[in-house]
Amino acid sequence: MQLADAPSDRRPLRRGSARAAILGAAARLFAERGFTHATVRDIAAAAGADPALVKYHFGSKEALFLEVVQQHNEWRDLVETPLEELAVAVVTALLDADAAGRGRQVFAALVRASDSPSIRSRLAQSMEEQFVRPIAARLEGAEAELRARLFAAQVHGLMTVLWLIDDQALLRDDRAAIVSRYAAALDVVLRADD
Amino acid sequence: MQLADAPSDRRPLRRGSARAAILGAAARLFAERGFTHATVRDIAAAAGADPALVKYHFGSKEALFLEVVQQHNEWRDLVETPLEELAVAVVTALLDADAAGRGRQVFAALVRASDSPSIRSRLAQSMEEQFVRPIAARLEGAEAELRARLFAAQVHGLMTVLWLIDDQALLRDDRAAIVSRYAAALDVVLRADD
DNA sequence: GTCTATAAACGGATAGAC
DNA sequence: GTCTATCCGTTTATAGAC
Repeated sequence: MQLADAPSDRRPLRRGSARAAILGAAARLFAERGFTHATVRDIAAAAGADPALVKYHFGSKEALFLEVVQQHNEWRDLVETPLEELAVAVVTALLDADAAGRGRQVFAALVRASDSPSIRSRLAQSMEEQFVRPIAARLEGAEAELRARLFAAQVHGLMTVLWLIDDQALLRDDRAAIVSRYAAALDVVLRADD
Repeated sequence: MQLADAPSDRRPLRRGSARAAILGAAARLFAERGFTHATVRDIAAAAGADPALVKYHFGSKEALFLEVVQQHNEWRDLVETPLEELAVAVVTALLDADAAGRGRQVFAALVRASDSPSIRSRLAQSMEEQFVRPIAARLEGAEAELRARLFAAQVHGLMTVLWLIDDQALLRDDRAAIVSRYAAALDVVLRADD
């Protein structure tokens, strides 16, 4: 039933290289299949290592997943865009990443695994670090942090529709229209209303 | 480790009542623990029935879950609110439901189980039926459907932050401020720009 | 048609040998 | 640092009783 990396050709790996191999295989399989359906056995097999090594190096499947997620913070630069262009830049990036898509799949896996308290906590932390804090720090006017949180909520909404639900109907629409309309909505919470 | 409904006191249930009992227990346990961690054994035990009956009556755990989800369409009335008040009504309802919370937990379970194509498909359908179609039908101006989709995306964003991530920081903020600011953003996509 | 009992297959975690 | 052997819990399928 599983074609990838036949378990027969398992070269034993140089000593000490198992950790990196497992981490790489985990990044690929978690992205492709999600947390639940990427089994420890499959990850180990794809890495040419033994399942028990996952526990040895990372402690648990969940800890391994958190390690993978931590290496996918791809929004840190983008939110440094000047506030006037931020909304358009973010929506454009969301639509572009939709085609490329590695961090996209990791995001989907992260949300879907947020049953676990530790994973949900990392999801919250990820939103906080990548959007809320950097944006709130630059906002002027009243309730800067609240507005940054609502901005992050709107971004998460578009991510959910594009990457989790995989809304084909929306993807068929005019990209420019999506960008201009959604960016306009984002700008409403960014703008101070003095 | 599990306290609920000790398996010892399993009165055999009247004939024909197992289906309803299982459905009720499933609604509760799926809401409380999510799709993955609500096991068929626990659901059956809570219903006073046998695990095999789940397969007999519903075909699979997944089909049972879809059945439960289908009975939670609680937004159909709300979206009939006049367009001028719609945004405020929806955000208010989101914040209120946060306290109450049964459909809230079902939503979280639905999103987290959207790995499965059939469950993801129901999530998309749910969004389509409860938001996109009824709203698009009433919108005036250009790109009515696209605007309805972007409205739904923003609503999903707030749902995600409130119900999935369980953002305590946002809940500590002033409710009125959240309502007015997020509703303003929602109104931007509802309004036609002629 | 409705339900019970049981077995098969798989996934994660762990102990301990090498 | 790596691997073997094994445990326990979950889902799914099946044979057959009522």
